[in-house]
Amino acid sequence: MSSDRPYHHGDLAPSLRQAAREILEEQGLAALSLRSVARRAGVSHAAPYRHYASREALLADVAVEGLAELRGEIAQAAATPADRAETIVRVGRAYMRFAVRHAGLLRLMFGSELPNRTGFPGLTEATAAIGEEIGQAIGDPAAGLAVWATIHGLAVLILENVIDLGQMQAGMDVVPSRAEIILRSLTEALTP
Amino acid sequence: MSSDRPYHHGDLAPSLRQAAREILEEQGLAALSLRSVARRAGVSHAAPYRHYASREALLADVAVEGLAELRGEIAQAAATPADRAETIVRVGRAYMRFAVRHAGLLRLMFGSELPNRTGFPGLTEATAAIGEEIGQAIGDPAAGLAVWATIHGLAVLILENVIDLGQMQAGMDVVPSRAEIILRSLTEALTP
DNA sequence: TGTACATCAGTGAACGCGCGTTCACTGATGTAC
DNA sequence: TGTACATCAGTGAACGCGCGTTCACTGATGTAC
Repeated sequence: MSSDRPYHHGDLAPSLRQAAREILEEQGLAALSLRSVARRAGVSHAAPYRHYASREALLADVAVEGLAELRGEIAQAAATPADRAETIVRVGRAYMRFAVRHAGLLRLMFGSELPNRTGFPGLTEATAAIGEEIGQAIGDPAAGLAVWATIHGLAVLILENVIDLGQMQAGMDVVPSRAEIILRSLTEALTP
Repeated sequence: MSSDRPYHHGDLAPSLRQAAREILEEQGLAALSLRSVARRAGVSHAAPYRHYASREALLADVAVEGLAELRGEIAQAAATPADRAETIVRVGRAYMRFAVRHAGLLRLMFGSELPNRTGFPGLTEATAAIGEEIGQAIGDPAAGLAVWATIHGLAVLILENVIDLGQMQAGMDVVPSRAEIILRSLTEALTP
């Protein structure tokens, strides 16, 4: 990070992932090239190849970290005791917050930038863990997928401006509460 | 199309959209550049600028056509009289079919390739029309968004290989029937 | 029916750019003796 | 403690590529008279 950085970085891989995260937040997924990541990390554009076999491998690793974070936030949202409907809303709210706060990262995690998902076992695992976490949170693995689909669909439709919840420009904190109304209409129906 | 094509194409704009569709189907969204579209349509790469102000405008128009098609298939799926639960399943099935058959196009329609959606009024309209069509199909505009979110979320999660319905490789016709199970679990809950 | 001419819809060269990846190299590190 | 040397983690030049957009141009079309 400092300008008098020694020849050897010491721990470049995490720095590359951090740089990738910053680019995602500031400039979006389209700007996330291997060269831009290297520039941001302050190394030559060939340096990442000492740590990742390809651009795709680096991006997959960033996605895995993001998925782990999302999973943690879902788990945290579901940790407080609550009835099933309330839990679904809390999980959904956490998901929306993550999506709005880390838009570029979410696109990387779930979009088509990584078409070869199965080529990265860690990515497949981290993704499956999200589904399991949601299923466990609502105490119903069977309904977990339906809930995930609803939450995820809502998140991406909002994220891509496909649907307008009316006050997105009023601040990102508003979005989850708006989305909550929709989730409530679902959970009320899902609860006997 | 023929090699002895005259200097003037005659009706280039629709040909460009058709070429874009072919590229989307055969090579995917990442290959959809303005130059590749022009090549495919058999004109120089500068020719499209006589019909579209930019690459983005061309892509937006292709997306609008896709959205209109999807809307038509939703309307058709909801045309046959059925109770509410069955209608939701039919609409969902139509959506999944469209997603699997036109994967690249769906990514263009709903993904981040067109970040400036509001800059294209036709795109905004065609997108809103999908939501209205679903709301009307199930006879409940309020629940329409929840249903759309579920269907759309399921479609994209399947499309990006995030979730594996188990037999995707067995043929695309299998996917809708598998997804149907999830939709049924939702609709059963949504129906009193 | 013929002709001048404005307009339209193409062409092809060029600009400047950033990309992923490879390569021979070099500076730094750490281990064996 | 000192030194030879293998190994590691960087560098910077280069390759070949495709991209979006602009520009002066040219061939074709159609309209006014």
